[in-house]
This record gives sequence, structure tokens and C-alpha cells, in this order.
Amino acid sequence: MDTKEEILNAAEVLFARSGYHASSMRAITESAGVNLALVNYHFGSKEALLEAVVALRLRPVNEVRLKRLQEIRNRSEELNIKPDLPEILRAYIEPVFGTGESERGWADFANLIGRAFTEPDETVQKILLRHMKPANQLMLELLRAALPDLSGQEVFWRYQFLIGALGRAIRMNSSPGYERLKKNFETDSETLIEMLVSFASAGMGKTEGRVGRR
Amino acid sequence: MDTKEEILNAAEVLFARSGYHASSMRAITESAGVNLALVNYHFGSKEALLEAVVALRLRPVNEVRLKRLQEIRNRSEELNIKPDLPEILRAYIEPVFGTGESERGWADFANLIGRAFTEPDETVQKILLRHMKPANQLMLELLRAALPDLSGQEVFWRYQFLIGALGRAIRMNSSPGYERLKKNFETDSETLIEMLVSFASAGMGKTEGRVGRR
DNA sequence: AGTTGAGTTAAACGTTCGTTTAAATATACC
DNA sequence: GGTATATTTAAACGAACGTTTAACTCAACT
Repeated sequence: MDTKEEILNAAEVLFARSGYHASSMRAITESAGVNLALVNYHFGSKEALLEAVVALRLRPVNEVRLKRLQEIRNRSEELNIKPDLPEILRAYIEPVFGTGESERGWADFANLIGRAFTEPDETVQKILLRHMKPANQLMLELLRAALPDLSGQEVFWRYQFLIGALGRAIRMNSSPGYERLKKNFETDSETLIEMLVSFASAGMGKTEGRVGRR
Repeated sequence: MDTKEEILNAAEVLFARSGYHASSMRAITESAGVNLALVNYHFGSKEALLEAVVALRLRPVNEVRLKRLQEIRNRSEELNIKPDLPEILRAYIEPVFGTGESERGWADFANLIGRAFTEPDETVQKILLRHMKPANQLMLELLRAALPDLSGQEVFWRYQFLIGALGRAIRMNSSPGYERLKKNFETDSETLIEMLVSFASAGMGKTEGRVGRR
């Protein structure tokens, strides 16, 4: 019964570090210390294993994001005021850097989430997108409310810029292999979040000299 | 003798659309209408074929970027003035969206470049990074000169945010598969570049309330 | 005309992949 | 304690991968 957990943990680490296709069933089961056939026995297939890993690790993060975004929307509607841009950004960004606990193997966990934002592979992207969709839709809605002077096109693209920057930040921060690049820039998550929020607030909120009209 | 070209064109399309590992030698040669063994005969290996495609398509783009960045640095040093942030950004971003010609199959070409910014696979990343390194190094140097009030750490991370946003923008703009997402936001490249420059200028140039000190 | 060498071809190579099978072992229940 | 049920095991499966081989085509040159 902790066989399933051993497999889930090993798969999380390997998927995060090497990607889905590069992590073979044999590598996963060997790392978990269990027999090769047990993944198919307990999960059905390799893809179902990925789905299980994502559901286990990503769902809590997205639930927190969704709840915080909903709170912002509710408060904004009750008080009849524009939602605050930095507040929206913080609700969207912060949970991705850890839900509070999870000290153990946090880098792998974060790296897995980072893949959710940059993964070009269709098999993986399909699963990850399905889990993030509700939070993403509400996020876009809130951004439109917070930036009423911008066209829908402009909000859409600035939102895409944010996603790109966020994904890059996560992967740079947690991926082994970038160690040399960021050797002199070791940055704790709180600082990185602040920099991201500051960057995105300034970039998204800018209204002068913008392209497109409303 | 145009066998090599047929292979290069087919490989560019497949690598861009499906990624390196997902594009099999058989799919490439079949798409090119040549025999399976000819890739190994003309290029040596699949990885050498990727290297050839990257060299052929990415090198001109990076040469333009590097030259424009060097011009900015030279002028800045001669006149003894800070380089202009939007000008730097434009020099870094614009060539990536096309070097002028290349109407034919531009989406595939851009998509291939987009992979250079987001590709998690190590085999691919290694090759792409080698080609982009000179431009990237000079870019970081110029950013530090343009933002003298910011710490090295802050410039480094804002630069990473830019790369993330740029990579996301390229892939969203040229990748088939995102069609549904951006259905109502068809955007031409010039407009997208302007939005990117505007976004990044505001985000990177912001100095109030920043984290870290100099 | 005959020879050389680059280009091309079909077939096979060895490896790795995810999955399946059938037997063996452990666990739970009466 | 014996039987049913769940789990684990070693082995094999068929498919796909990148690469290699050896025979063949064909244009160029003496």
C-alpha cells in the first residue's frame, strides 16, 4: 500500500527533473525500488501515473489559487471597486511557490509545476492545462476588471507575458542545471515573488503609449 | 544535391511543430521524400541534423541581434550616455520575429526559435543555448548599464522574466494548437513586438519599491 | 568502354520503450 | 487451516527508435 506512494514520489522527482518522455518506466520503478509491472498494475498506464502525480501535487496549489482569486472577486463585487492588480498577481503567483508546508523535495515539486507553464509536449500539456484551467479563466476575468482601460487583446497578451515570466522564474529557481547561470544570484522565494509581482504590476498596469484601443 | 535541403526543410518543420524527440527519423525522411538512411549519410546523426537546422535558421537571427546590440553599446560608450532601455529591448526582440524576408513557412521558423527559449530537453537546450550565448551575454551587460540603480540580482531576474515572456509570446503567436485560445486576439507581429517592448520596459525599468539594494 | 566514387536503396541490426502474461507470494477472511 | 483475493515477480511481447550494412544506380573522367 505504500508501494503506490513510493511510485508517486519517484515519478514526481523524475518527471520534474527529466520530463515525462525522458523518464522511463524502468527508471521510475527502479528509483522507487519496486517491480516494473507495478505501475501498470496500480495505475493502469504511464500516462495515468502522470495524471495521478499531477492530481496529487498540482490540485492543492490550484485550489488555493482559485480560492484566493474568488475572494478578490467577491470583495470587489460587494464593494463595487476595481480589484487591485498586485493583489491579483500575488494570489496567482504565491501558491505556485509552495502552499506553506512541503519543505521536503520542494525543488522537485516546484520544478514540476514550472513544467506546467512551459512544457511543449502535448501529452503533458493537455493534462496540466486541464488542472489549471479554472484558475486561469478567473485570473483573466479579474485582470480585465482590474485594467478596464485596456482592450481585451492587450489584457490577453499581457497575461501571456506574465505566464511566460512566471514559468521561467520557477524553472530557473528550482531546476538543477541552471546552477551555473544563477550562481551569484541565489534568491529566496519570497524575494523572487516580490520581484515578479513588482515586474508584472508595472508591465501590466502601464496604460500610456499602449497599442490597440478600447 | 537538393536532398540535403529537402531534409533540412522537413526537419525544421517537424522539430518546430513536435519537438526534437517526437520527430522520428522515419517521419522526417518520409516528409522529405527521401530514403531513411540519407540523414545519417549526409549529416552523420539525428543530433547533427538538429545542429544543422539550428545553425541554418537561428544563426542569421542571432547575428542581427548581436550587431544591433553592439551598435547600441558602441554609441553609448562614445557619447558617454546610458543606453536606452526600449531600444535595447527592441534590438533583442525584433530579430526573433523575422529578419525581414522569410515569408514562407514563417510560423514554423518562429516556432523553432520559440523552442529556444522554453525547451526543457537537455539535448536541444544545449545546442540552442550555444548559439544564443553571445547575444545573451551582451544583452545582460547592456541591461546593467541601462539600469544602474538596480542590483545585479534584480537585473538578472528581470532579464529572466523578459526571456520567459518573449518565449511565451513567440510560441503563442506561431504555434498551431493555441488557435482556440487566441481566436479573438489575432495579432500581427509588429503589434505584438510593441506590446512586448512596452510591457518589458515598464516592468524592467521600475525602480520604486524594489527589492534588494545596490 | 571501363573504372571510380558519390549518392541512393532495402533490409537488417541492436536497443529501448510501455505493456502483458502467467506463475509465485503475501494478505485477509471464514 | 484452508481458501479466496490482492499483490508481487520474472519473463516475454510487439512496436518504435537511431543506426549500419551491403548491394545497387548513375554520372564523371581517363
